Amino acid sequence: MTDVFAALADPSRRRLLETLARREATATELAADLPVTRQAVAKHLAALRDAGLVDAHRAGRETRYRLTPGPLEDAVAWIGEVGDAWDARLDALRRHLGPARG
Amino acid sequence: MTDVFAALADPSRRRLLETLARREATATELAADLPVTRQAVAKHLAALRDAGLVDAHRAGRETRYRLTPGPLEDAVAWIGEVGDAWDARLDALRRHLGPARG
DNA sequence: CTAATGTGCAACCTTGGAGTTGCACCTTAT
DNA sequence: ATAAGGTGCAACTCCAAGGTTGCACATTAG
Repeated sequence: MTDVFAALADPSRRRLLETLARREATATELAADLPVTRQAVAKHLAALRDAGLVDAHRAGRETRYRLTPGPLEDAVAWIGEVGDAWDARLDALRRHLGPARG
Repeated sequence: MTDVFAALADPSRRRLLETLARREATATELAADLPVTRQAVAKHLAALRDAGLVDAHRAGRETRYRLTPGPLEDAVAWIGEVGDAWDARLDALRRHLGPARG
């Protein structure tokens, strides 16, 4: 959970995810679209991999990265729980004020 | 967007949000539930405030913090876009394989 | 074999995050 | 007026994140 949100907290990593959602790519290809070196992209991909958001498989001399969006559902679920608790509290406040005003 | 995900990336801050979703509280009250000092909590609350996730209003000698979950919707929306792009790619792959196998 | 392309790993630098302590200020109770 | 509770601000430490360069290893093209 922490790893997932931490992964999403970086603009470069979000761009990588946006790209990988549309097509597989290698670290070198991805670096061409970003103002950083290929090694920096490799580090980002490692972070995404640790968060379970990306999967790497080697094909010949290149390593292709693919999105694995499963953990994103967990993130949305956590946010949803906070939102539900908030909504429940609002409902309780409305009930406390009385049904006539709710 | 970066600020929102960065705010969610810290376990202490997620706990603060979970608590604030259920009830308003002061920095001192919130610090009682966490293994850190009141000043550390104040810093976290400042981060949450910068991300637009929390609102502070002073009442007498204490400052009460309240959840403002608006930015959470933006976060969910971003995740949703990535998920949609991913789903679209999967659909395109299925179509490419042919309707008979899809 | 040799050159070129794609990777991976390690060292290094710099900056910011998370936490602490210390202190000064404001507000309320006695 | 004075003490106590609640804040806010600043300085300091520690460590990890993001980025870089340099180099060694694997794989394909000539």
